[in-house]
Amino acid sequence: MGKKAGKARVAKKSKRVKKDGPKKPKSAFMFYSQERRVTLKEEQPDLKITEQSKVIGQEWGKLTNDQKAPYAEKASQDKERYNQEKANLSGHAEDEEEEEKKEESEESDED
DNA sequence: TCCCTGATTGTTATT
DNA sequence: AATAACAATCAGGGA
Repeated sequence: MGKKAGKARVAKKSKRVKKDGPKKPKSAFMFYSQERRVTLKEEQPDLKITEQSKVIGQEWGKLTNDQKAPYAEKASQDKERYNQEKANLSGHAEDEEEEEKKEESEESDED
């Protein structure tokens, strides 16, 4: 562990993370974080966000591929979501001569 | 009031 | 190939 692990995390100069527009797809780690943050909050509600990240990061490293599998799958789905979003953006630039909009309203008797 | 920072890893985009 | 920036989260601090 003391080893530099040969990978000195490239110190990010600035971390500006607040952008508008198409958001990047969430990675498996992100999905794991969302679920873990909730449960972890129940167990240790006093943990700060940054501390949760540390704990989650350590546990994530212990997870096996099988454990990450379900999360990776979600990531794949989100990837497609992003992929379509991108395609949608491109498609939007094209002149849409045919636009089919279908509105299906079900009858709701609730009044 | 609004924007940025911290801490994690993974993915995307850019060069 | 390698590097920069950003994805969720949330509370606090600065302008």
